[in-house]
Amino acid sequence: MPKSKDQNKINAIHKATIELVTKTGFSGLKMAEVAKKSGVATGTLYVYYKSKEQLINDVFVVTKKEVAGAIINSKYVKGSFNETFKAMWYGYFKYCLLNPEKMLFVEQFIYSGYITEANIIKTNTYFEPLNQFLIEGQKNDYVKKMDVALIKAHLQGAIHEIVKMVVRERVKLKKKDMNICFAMAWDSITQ
Amino acid sequence: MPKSKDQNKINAIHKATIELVTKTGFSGLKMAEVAKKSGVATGTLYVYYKSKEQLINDVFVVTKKEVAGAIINSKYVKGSFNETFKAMWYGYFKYCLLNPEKMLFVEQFIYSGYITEANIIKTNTYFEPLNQFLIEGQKNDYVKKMDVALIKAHLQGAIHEIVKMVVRERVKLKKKDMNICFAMAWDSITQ
DNA sequence: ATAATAAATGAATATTTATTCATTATAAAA
DNA sequence: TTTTATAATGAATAAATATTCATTTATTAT
Repeated sequence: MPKSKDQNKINAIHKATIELVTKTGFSGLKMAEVAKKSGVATGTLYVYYKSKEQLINDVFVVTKKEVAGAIINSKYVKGSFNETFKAMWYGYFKYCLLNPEKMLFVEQFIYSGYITEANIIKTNTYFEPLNQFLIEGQKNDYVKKMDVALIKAHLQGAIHEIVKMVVRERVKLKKKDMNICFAMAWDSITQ
Repeated sequence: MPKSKDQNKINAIHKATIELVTKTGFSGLKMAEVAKKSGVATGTLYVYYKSKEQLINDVFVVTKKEVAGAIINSKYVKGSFNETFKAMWYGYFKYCLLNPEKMLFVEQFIYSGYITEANIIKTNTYFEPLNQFLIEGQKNDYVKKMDVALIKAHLQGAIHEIVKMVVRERVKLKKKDMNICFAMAWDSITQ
């Protein structure tokens, strides 16, 4: 590993990795392709990372933190339950629309053999504030009374699938469409 | 290919393929592992299939039809809009709970390089009855007015993610939980 | 400007894995 | 039963791909 990491180079490698994994899956990722796409030599990848597995894990940790941030940051919009929820939902939805590869990368990782138990736990930690927010909403009778993990799964699954469809079919979502998507999310969790 | 296909053998191969792809992705699928898991020799796989790619595609076509059937069959429960929708939703949800590997296999396929344009179109055809049902629901002011593709994505994404969570965390869903999950789905699409 | 150090390179090698095919086992026909 | 045809086998081969390392290029210090 170089003493002073060239952040531009690292960013290029991360970007290439994410884009290629999104297309081909983890086992399909070829180091030669990552190298070509990020504009370095294959050998250079091994200057920065011990192995393909190490590369993938590094990219995961960085990306997962960013993705989680897209939701959690919005929590600190103070307002009514509805306003805060709306800020979080839109925060995440728009993030996914802008960064579908990152969304897909993180999603895939959880079902790949690559993820470690430690990383699963760390990952869950990121979402603790969201759990608290939903539990608070249940106490105040806004939110349906059930395991918040199921609520989160419902919300996340719906957003991801919509974004995947939009990206796959190259549809342009209008503001009105997004509002109805939000209404679906809101109506689904409230009682 | 043997003249009289040994259906037991084919089933074993399909089952092994689905389970392994679910764990390792398409590129991660190893013919030697499929062989071992299905109790045949590697060479035998090439008696039945021209290549790994052919094997995967064959498994996809059979599995996708079965998965689509899990939703569509329930449409012919005649009743109110709510009753029919409930039958379809539970039909698909329960199918996914019982066959998470098949659900995951089909889901992954759509984002793998393996799918062909022809298969995408064929796939969409399977769901035409569901489209019609939702459009009818919109005409009668039951269902939110938006592109039904978005509604389907929302419903499917939510179901898949919940099932994935349940399987991942080995939770046992109680009847009450399932009812609330259905309520989330119903509330999300109705206006 | 020169030397010393660090980083990058990519062709060569090692490893992994799909595919083949000569051989063996099984089933069907005579 | 013997012959013929069909199916299955798995070790050997070919192809694909991760990793190494001797060499080159760039950067920093004197």
